[in-house]
Amino acid sequence: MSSTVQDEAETRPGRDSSARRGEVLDAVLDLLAEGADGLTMSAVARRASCSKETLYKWFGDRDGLLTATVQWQASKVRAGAYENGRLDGLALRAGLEAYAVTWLKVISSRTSIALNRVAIGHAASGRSNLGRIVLANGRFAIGERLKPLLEAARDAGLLAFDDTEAAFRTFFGLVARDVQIRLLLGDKIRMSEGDIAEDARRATEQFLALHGARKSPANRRA
Amino acid sequence: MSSTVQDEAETRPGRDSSARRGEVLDAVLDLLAEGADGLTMSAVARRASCSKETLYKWFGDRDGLLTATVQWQASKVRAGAYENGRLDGLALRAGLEAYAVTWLKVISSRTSIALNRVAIGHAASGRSNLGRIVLANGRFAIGERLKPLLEAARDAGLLAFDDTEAAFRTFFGLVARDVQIRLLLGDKIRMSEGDIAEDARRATEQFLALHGARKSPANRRA
DNA sequence: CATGCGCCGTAACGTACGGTACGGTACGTG
DNA sequence: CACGTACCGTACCGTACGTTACGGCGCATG
Repeated sequence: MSSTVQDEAETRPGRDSSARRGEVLDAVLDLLAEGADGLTMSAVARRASCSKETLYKWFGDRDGLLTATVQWQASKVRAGAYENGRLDGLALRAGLEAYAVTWLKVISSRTSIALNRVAIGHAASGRSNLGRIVLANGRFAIGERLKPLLEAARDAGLLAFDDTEAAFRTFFGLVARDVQIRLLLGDKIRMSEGDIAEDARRATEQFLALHGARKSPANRRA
Repeated sequence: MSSTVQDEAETRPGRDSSARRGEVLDAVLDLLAEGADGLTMSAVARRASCSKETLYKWFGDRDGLLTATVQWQASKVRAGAYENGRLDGLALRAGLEAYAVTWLKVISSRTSIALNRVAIGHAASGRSNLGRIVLANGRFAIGERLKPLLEAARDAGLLAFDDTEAAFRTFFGLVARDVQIRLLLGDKIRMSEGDIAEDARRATEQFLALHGARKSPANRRA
């Protein structure tokens, strides 16, 4: 809904409005991390040292601002896709653990928690598709990035499963468990670097126990 | 915060105010299931055919009403704890599947989704402990109800694990996977009776593959 | 029958916030 | 230098909603 205005700003290459735009969206992320109740248009304008008029000119309305913020944050997170080289058991394990670590770091970050909370609030109100955008850039994005690794491992005879999507969902469940819902509901849970590494290791090991093709013929369907 | 008023109402046994209270809270649940944006104090009063004055007298404020609603809903859900008889592999499998089915039904119900959404919204605002109450009656309640079964199965030599809590969290992850977060974010996902039964069966099988003591010595730590 | 209490329905109040309008300023362009 | 453009800061408007106040009714009690 704010795309027109954005494009118009982008097509004016002489100015650094693109960078300014990022500053504004960073201000939104800051405010969000400090508690979603503080996220008013006036607060954003104050924090970003811009006028409300500019906010509405650039983003259309509040939902447009939030949508742009979600996409802005997603554009920062995109990291490491699987690049296929030779794949052995160790590389597979390392790849899975790396994905698990990345995902756990994301869902336990203040920013992600705050963003998911507002998106959930919007999903409750039916209006706008913020929830869909968050899903597309979170859960589904990581799924699409992990699947190539899973399928390459299956081709290499390291994993056994029928349905890639189902296999990914199993891995997802083993990694995230109850962490995300507890964090969203305000449970104080630490998630230090060490906890994340340990969780990633455990989840990977469990996933390999279920779907690893190594000497274990007990991997039934997905 | 509204408990004083509630107790006062309860101590007046001559009236059916207790039943009336339930009607009011059911009205809140109805409204909630129709979309969280419709949940205003006026709407509740209209739906429940009571005055706003009564709402505030009984529940103190909006948060008190929401808190009472969460507890009211929780009091309806409490179902089937494990009752120990002789436990063999079949009974264990049946018990785990039953828990999985119950939990999947809960998290995919419109009521639970709506309640979790408002609780998450409150957790974002820092105020009140709605999130804690939802967690206590949801995630933690089912954990405490499942643990006796897990430990009885371990005592019977059917399961192997070190940490009961960790074992439960693994089961939780295998059952819920990405379902709850997707539903909260507004993803249209069906979850028919058949899907739920199939998910429960799969999760149970995977859990037994990881922690079953039957002829599988590959169950490392929790 | 008179009294009082609890509750319904509704009007009213205060505030918070999304959205708009406007004056003032800096800057790039003719 | 005159002009237009983009933007900041702020005042303003309308509305939604939580909360309170009030008039009227039904009912239970003495």
